[in-house]
Amino acid sequence: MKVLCVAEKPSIAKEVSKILSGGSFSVRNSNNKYIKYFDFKYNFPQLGLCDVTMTAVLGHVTNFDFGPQFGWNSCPPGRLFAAPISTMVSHQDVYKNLSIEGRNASKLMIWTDCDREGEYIGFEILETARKNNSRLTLENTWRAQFSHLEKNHILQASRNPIQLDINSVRAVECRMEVDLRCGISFTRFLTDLYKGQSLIGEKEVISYGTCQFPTLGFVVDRYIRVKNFVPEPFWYIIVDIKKNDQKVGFLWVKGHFFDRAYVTLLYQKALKSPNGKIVSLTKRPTSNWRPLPLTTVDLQKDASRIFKMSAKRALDAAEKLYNKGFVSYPRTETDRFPAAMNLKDVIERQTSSNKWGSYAKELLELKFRSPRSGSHDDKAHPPIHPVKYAELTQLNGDEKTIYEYIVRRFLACCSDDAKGEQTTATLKWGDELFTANGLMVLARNYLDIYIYNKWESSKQLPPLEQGEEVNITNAKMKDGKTSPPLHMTESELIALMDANGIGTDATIAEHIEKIHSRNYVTKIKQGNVEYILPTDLGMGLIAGFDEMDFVDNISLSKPFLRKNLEIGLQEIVEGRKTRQQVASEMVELYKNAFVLCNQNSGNLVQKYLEIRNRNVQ
DNA sequence: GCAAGGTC
Repeated sequence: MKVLCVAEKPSIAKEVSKILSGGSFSVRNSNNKYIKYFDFKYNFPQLGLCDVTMTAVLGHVTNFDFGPQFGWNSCPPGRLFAAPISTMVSHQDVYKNLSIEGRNASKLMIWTDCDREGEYIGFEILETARKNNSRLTLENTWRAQFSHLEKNHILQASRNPIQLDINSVRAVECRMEVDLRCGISFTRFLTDLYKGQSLIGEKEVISYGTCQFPTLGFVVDRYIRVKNFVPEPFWYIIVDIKKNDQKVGFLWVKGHFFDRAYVTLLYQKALKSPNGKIVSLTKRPTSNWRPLPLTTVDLQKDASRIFKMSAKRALDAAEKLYNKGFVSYPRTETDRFPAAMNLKDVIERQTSSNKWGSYAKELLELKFRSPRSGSHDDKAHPPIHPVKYAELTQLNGDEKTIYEYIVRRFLACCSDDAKGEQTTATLKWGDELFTANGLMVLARNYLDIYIYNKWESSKQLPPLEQGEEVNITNAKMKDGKTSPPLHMTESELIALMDANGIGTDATIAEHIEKIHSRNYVTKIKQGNVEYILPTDLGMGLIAGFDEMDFVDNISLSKPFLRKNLEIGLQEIVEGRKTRQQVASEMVELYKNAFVLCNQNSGNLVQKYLEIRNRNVQ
C-alpha cells in the first residue's frame, strides 16, 4: 500500500520523514529544486506496513483570479464585485509533483500547518492529487494533527489522523474572495482616476487593499494627532527633605491639575506647616519579569526598537537562519513552549559559545526555570528558539544580530525573574501626601543574559522612620505642559496592526513595505529613532476616503471592516455562517462604498490636491 | 500594472 504524505514546506517534510522512518529513508529530486521526495516504510496501525513517500508544497499551490475577459481595460472595475472567480495554478512545478506522485497512492495524508491557511493548502493538495486518482476523496484523506516537531508528538499525530476541516477551507475561500474583489476593483479605479488627471506617473499604481489601507490609516491618524496637538499647561507641587546630608525629592500623590488657582490654594495651605511627617515606610519585594517566549511580532518589534532594523529585514534574517537550520520556524504567534519540549537540550547546545556558554552551563547546573506561558497559541508552530549552535563568525551582519538576540531571549526565558526590593516613603505635609521610592536590585538573574533590558538600582533612601518629623528644605509649586504624542515608529505600527488583526505574523512586514514602496509613507530619522510619516499622497488618499459619507458609517481607512471579516471567518469555521453569507455581506459593504467613490470621484481627488497645494505654498 | 495569504 502506498501512502503519499504532503507537508506545507520542505523543512517539515524532512523532519517528519526522519522521525517516521527512524532515520532510514531515501531521497529523490522533484520538479522543484527546494522540494524532495523522501521514501521509506512505515507501519500505520490502520493499514499495516506501507510504502510512504513524503514531500511538500511551498505554501499555496493555486490562487483565485478573474477570467481573461475581466482584465484591466476589458471591463469597468465595478464589475469585479460580481464577476466569476476561477482557481488558477500558481506553481506549475509543484502542481505537477502532486499529480505525478498522487497517481498511484492509495492514501493521501496531509501534514500542512494546523492553522486556517494550512487547512486550505491541504485542500489544494487533495484537489490536485485526485485529478489523476479517483480513489482519493475528502472522506478517506487523512489529516495529521501536530503543532511542533517533537518526536513523540509526531508519532502520535501519525497514528491518530483526523479529516480536513471543510469549514476552515470555506473560511479561507471567503477571505480570498473578499480580498480579491475589493483589492483589484479599488486598485484599478484609483489608479485610473489619478492617472487620468496626470497625478501619478505612467508606471505608478495606486493600490488599495483591505490590509494596506488600515495600515496607512494608522500612520495618518498619528500624524494628524501630532500636528493638531495643543499643549495644555498644568501645575503641581514638589517637596524636598534632607536627612544625613542627603537630599530626597518627593512627588505629589495627586499628580498634577490643570487648574492653577486650585493648586495654589492647596500649596498655600500646606505652606503653613513648617515640617512634614513620614507617615509610612514600606519595603516590599519586587520583580522585573523575564520575557515571554518569542513570537514573530515580538521579534520584529524588538528588532526595530533595539537594532533599528526594519520588520522586513528582521524576518528576512530570521528566515535565512531557519533555512540554515540554526533557529526554529520564524513565523509563529505562539508564546508558550509545548509541555513535552526538551528545553534543556536546546540550552545544552549553546554551552560551547564563549559569549553565553558559561551562562547556559549555569542554567543547566543550577538556575534553570520553566519559561512563562503566554496566552497565544497558533496550534502550528512553537515559539522561535535556537536549534543548532552557530559560531557568530559563520553569520553575516543581520543574521548575527538576530541569532544572538534569539539565543539570549531563549536563555532569558529559561532564567529566573530579576529580584529587587522597593522602599517607599510617604510624607505628609499639611494635608498633602508625597512619596519617594528607592529600588535595590538584589538578583539580576535573566538581566545578565538579556542585555537589552535595563533595570538598575536607584539611589537608596536615607534611613527614615515611621512617624519621624522632617524638615522641609524645599517646597515648590511648579508648572509644566502636556507634550504631543511622538510620530509613529515601526515597532508601534506592528503592535497596532497585530492588536487590530491587520495582516498576519507572516505578512505584517510586507504591508508596511507595500505602503512605503507605493509612496504613501516615508521614513525619516530623528536622532537615533526612525519615524514613519505619511506623504501628501498617503494623506490625500485617507482624507479623500474619510470625506465620503458611506452607508452604515463604514470606513475604508480604519481596521474595523477587516476585523468584521475576521469575525465572519470565525463564524464560518464554527459552522454558524456559510462562505456565501459572509462573502456577500462583506462584498456588499465594499461595493456600496465603491459606487459612492465613483459618483464622487472629483471630491476624492480634490482632497489630495488641497493637501498637496497647501504644502507647496 | 491590481489583493492577501502561504513559502524560497
